[in-house]
Amino acid sequence: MSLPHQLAAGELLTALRGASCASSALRLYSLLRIRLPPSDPSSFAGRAAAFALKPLSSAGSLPLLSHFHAHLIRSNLLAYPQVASSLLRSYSLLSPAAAHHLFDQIPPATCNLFVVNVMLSSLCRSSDLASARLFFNDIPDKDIVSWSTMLACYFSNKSVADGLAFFRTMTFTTTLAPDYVMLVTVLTGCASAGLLQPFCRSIHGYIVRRQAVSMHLGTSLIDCYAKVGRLDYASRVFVRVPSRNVMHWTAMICGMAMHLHYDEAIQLFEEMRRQGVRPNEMTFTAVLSVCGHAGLVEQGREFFKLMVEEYDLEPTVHHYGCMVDIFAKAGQLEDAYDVIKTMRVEPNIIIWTSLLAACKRLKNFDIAMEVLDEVLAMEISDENGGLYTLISDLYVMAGRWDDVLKVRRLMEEHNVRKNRWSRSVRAGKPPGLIDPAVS
DNA sequence: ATAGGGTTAG
Repeated sequence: MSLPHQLAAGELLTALRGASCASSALRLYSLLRIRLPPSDPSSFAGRAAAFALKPLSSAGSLPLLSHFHAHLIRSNLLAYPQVASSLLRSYSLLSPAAAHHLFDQIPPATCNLFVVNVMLSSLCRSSDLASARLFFNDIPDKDIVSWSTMLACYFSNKSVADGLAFFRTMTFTTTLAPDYVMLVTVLTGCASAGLLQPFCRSIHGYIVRRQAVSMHLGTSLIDCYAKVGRLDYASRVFVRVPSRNVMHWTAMICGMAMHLHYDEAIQLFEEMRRQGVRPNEMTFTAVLSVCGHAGLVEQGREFFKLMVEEYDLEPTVHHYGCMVDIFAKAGQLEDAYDVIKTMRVEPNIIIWTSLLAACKRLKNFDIAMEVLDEVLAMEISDENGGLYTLISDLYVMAGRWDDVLKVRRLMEEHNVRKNRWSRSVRAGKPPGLIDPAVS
């Protein structure tokens, strides 16, 4: 390979790595392929394929991905585990079934731990906990990534106690040491189970002993302590973080808000800005929700304006939701409804619930009746089953008996009562035989 | 060149 040739290929590869959309990635990829000699001693083609697959999966087109897949087979690039795992990951984001199918066809020589871990994370996202666990059990040389993928799967399935027990199993039965990603995962699990405050402390102790406190762990510790009700510990971690970034500030502001310290939350926000830390969209979600809870309508308006005009952030459905809630809580139903009518994103269940709850409280049925058909046409998940009760109450109060019956039927179809019951059973499950003193 | 994690409105 001549030198200029190689340089050009290297530059293309760098550009490909940073490519953000599928079409530019594919263009760069084919340019690069044309310049490569058949021998390709630096396996540029393989690297390029791995890079190109990332923007390809975010394009969300399965036919496009299959097309590239066919190309990879023709050019024998799938033999590289790096390419195979990238392709598998791309498939798993678009079609778990296709990912599973591909995995079965990967030859043993290519199927290294990277590939297997991608398959595990695909199962964790798309399948049930038990199937993921069976797959995990069959992995021969599980590494820290396999364990933390599985651990996160427990937590995302709300099996917190089982997850923490699983974590203990790792510490007892393997020589693997938890790295910071796994510790973040564990702390997230602790945060979702308020009863496990001692466990959160013991993880903190472990982190301090290992001198593993990193920027990420600081955020997770603040969040975890706040969620388990120890705002004092959260603050202590917060003040000790050497260089506080947006995430630390936001986690602390959320913690303050969670514990009803609205003034402190807003003061923290102002202090953060004074120190030159740029708030992000989550920071604004936090302060706007504070305004809703504290009844600060004007303040909320100002924050919203600040976000758009000074920080140039595009409001998301969360921010609009906060604005609806601010107006709804303050009894300004027309303003709340105006936000919904004029916002640039589709309203979701949370937003409607916020508006409808205020309609019920204020016995304002005009707006409620205007929007209910639209709300009922939406996909209401079991988790939001309570919305049916709210809607039914509104119809009762408005004397619309036919509609009451209609909603009752919907509730039966969706098993609203049954699901509530099973949720409470799950929530009431003992947090498990976890001894915080160990690990 | 490839794998796992983090704060978000009712």
